[in-house]
Amino acid sequence: MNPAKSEASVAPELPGKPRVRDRIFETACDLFYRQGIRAVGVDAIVGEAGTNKMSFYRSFASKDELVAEYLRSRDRCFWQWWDAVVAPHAGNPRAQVEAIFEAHVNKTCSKESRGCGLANAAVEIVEDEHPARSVIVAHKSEIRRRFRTLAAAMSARDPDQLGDALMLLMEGGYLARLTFGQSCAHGGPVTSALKAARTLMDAHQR
Amino acid sequence: MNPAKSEASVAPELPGKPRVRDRIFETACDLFYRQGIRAVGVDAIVGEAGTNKMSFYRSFASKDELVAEYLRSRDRCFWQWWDAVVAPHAGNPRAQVEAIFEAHVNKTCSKESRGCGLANAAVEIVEDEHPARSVIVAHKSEIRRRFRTLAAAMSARDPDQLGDALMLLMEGGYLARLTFGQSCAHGGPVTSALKAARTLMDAHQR
DNA sequence: CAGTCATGTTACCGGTCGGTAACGTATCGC
DNA sequence: GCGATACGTTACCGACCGGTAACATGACTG
Repeated sequence: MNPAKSEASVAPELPGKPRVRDRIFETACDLFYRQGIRAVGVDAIVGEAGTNKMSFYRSFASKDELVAEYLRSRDRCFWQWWDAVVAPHAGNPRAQVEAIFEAHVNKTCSKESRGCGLANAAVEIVEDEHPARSVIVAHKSEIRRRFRTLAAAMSARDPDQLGDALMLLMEGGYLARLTFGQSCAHGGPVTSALKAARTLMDAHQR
Repeated sequence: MNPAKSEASVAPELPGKPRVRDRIFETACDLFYRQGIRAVGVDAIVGEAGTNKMSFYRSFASKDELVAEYLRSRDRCFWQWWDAVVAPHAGNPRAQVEAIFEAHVNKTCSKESRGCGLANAAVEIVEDEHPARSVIVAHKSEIRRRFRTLAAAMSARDPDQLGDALMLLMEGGYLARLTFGQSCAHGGPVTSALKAARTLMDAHQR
């Protein structure tokens, strides 16, 4: 089960995983995010990755499982991004929230953005038993928890209420990006998120 | 199975359209909203509607065109709902927004809700030339316009900013409903939308 | 009665869906 | 050289995708 023990022989690449699986996975992540999960078939993935279906099913149990892994990957990247944005303002929760929203607006209005991959998956996937569902609710629950924690740390009058409101603003931006396209950049509705967050925090701190 | 035998002789319905087209259309709307657009095939629609594919393509040019019509229908229903909610508070824009958000929270947290069908379509449909896209952006643009108009009518300090913020709150609720399921009802994030809207309006009216 | 119109029936098209079986081969450490 | 591991190739499965052709039926209408 563990092929990587003494790989120091040649080691032209990363230790751990060979090549094909990663190529498939990264291609799949890219396609899933840009075109949607249902819209991208296994054939399209392996075609783009320059391999074949057998190699796919040697690396992944099923497409559904790959989708779940895709979302786990986006979840990790998201929190990496969050922590990096928040770090410079340690100890200042209000500044942290402002930094998050500023970065969120920039990211969401960028040309390549297709909103939140996790949220999009929540729209596309209806089945309760789909392995991706738990990933989605865990991700969004953690976002909620962090916003509430931040709100509490800034001594908001009603931290849970403020935290939820901030979350709604953020999620709303994702949808607005998809409905309005990139026109959300120049004075589009997404750009209002930061100011709205400030206004809400002001009101809860007064 | 077919009770419409006697009433057909009296013609109690519209003289224009017979029956099959409407049956197909209503079935399609129901399935599209509950399961998603890509997840529902033409076969599933005609099967559920108790008819066949030929009758489908005699009534609709293509599935894409049906999807566009489905969204136009939801658009009409939405504004019907909006106008009904707003009507009792004519001349009082602030009360109108509050009524909208109260009704929105109730509707979105209900058991059958799957968020906003238009927004979900924006997630599922990537192609720019899809006949549904224009319906989606028209719908969301009008929501934005109305919120901004309402904000201006209540003499908000920055009406465009407030209007956009209200829109983001609303859209965020749709996504939260999908990610958290019906648990958004009891103290879930969606329920915070009304209070957040009030807080924002307070701040802009002070 | 004849004609028309809406609807149903059956079969079909090429293509794609997720997924699998069987087999071939290149590279590797031992 | 040996076996193991990783990857590629070809072919296939049943099901479904959106969409069409040809034809039959039944009812309402002139």
